[in-house]
Amino acid sequence: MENFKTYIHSLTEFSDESWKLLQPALSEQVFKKNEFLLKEGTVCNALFYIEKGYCRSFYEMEGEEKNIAFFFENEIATNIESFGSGEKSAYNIVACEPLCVFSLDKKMLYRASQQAPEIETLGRKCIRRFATKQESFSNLLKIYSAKNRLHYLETNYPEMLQRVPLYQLASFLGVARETLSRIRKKNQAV
Amino acid sequence: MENFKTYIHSLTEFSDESWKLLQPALSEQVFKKNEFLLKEGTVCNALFYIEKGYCRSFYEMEGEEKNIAFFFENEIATNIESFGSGEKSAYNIVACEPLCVFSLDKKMLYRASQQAPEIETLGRKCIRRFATKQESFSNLLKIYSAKNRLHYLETNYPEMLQRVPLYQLASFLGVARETLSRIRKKNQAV
DNA sequence: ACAGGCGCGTGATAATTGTCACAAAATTAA
DNA sequence: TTAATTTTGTGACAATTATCACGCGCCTGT
Repeated sequence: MENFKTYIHSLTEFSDESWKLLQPALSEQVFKKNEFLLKEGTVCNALFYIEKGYCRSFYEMEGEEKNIAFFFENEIATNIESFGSGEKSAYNIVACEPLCVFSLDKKMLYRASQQAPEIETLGRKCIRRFATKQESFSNLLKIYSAKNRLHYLETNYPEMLQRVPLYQLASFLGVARETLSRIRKKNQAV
Repeated sequence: MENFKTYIHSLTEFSDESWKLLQPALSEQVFKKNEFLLKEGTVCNALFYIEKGYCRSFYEMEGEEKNIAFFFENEIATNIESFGSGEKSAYNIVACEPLCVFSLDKKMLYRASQQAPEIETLGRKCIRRFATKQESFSNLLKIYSAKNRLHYLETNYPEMLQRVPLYQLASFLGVARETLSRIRKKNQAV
């Protein structure tokens, strides 16, 4: 819980009063490896602050899983589109390790927002930070070659390379598993 | 101005009172073709609601322009990262046609937000919509092949294909200009 | 201990894409 | 209208990547 408090304070001013008002929206949840936080076709009603472990979001297309994001400790995982619009999610979010999160329920969060402007601000900043991360990954794919994408991750998100299996990283980077394996080999040589 | 009002109402409840309070943050701006809304290395201090025309954001890398997004009428253009954090933008935004926007100044917007919760909510929803669009485009690159990316744009964003020159679309889709030209040719045959 | 599955590496070959060069078409400016 | 510039198309070839097939090492559960 302390981590989460620190996370909030890193985003915005937050009084003890606001913290109290936020409590009804907040609940601790535990997921086993491969358990779903969000299933395709259901509505995303929560922001998941990740306390321990990590998870990934992925589409299922023609029997294949296409990974679109990985979320680690001290990050928010959610489907921003579904959460915002109330429409069904087009993809899944699943725990990759035993996962401990603090879940912020949408309805309760909105209620709390109306009681304290700081909570509304918190919500906005959570979303902004989420969006910023999305954007930078989006650009990664546009401006770099497969080789350079891996290099970018190595320097900016080394944790990701250590924790995410290669075959899952591959679809995230938009290349075949074998290709990524070969790129990695070449890079080691240098 | 009416379009902008409609846009706001499509996002959130918004009283005449809030609209009045928003005015100081709001200014109409006109850009010529190829004029910059945001230059690499400067801070993004505004949200640009596009009234007429369109613009694009792009990185400049090794003398080449890498397009990362296109923004059309009734959309918000901005650098969400720079706007949020106050840090320098890593990329440019430039008008692709004569452009008319309503600019929302950051400082004034924050001031207005403190006076009316509806404005804070508006800001949050603007950012959310922006993030949603970013995310869907980000996923586009991960889950589709170059061929299918074009097809996706054809069905979901036909306007983009009509208005954006092919050589600019190419870097946005992450392929060479010549490749896109050939893909397009093949698709016509079918 | 051992069977089965998972994650990774690698060879061979096909398919796709990038690069360079040049020309045609379309648009804009003079 | 003409000239200049921009945008697009295309051929040839190189480079990169995907796909298929297979084997190896390492967990994990029984």
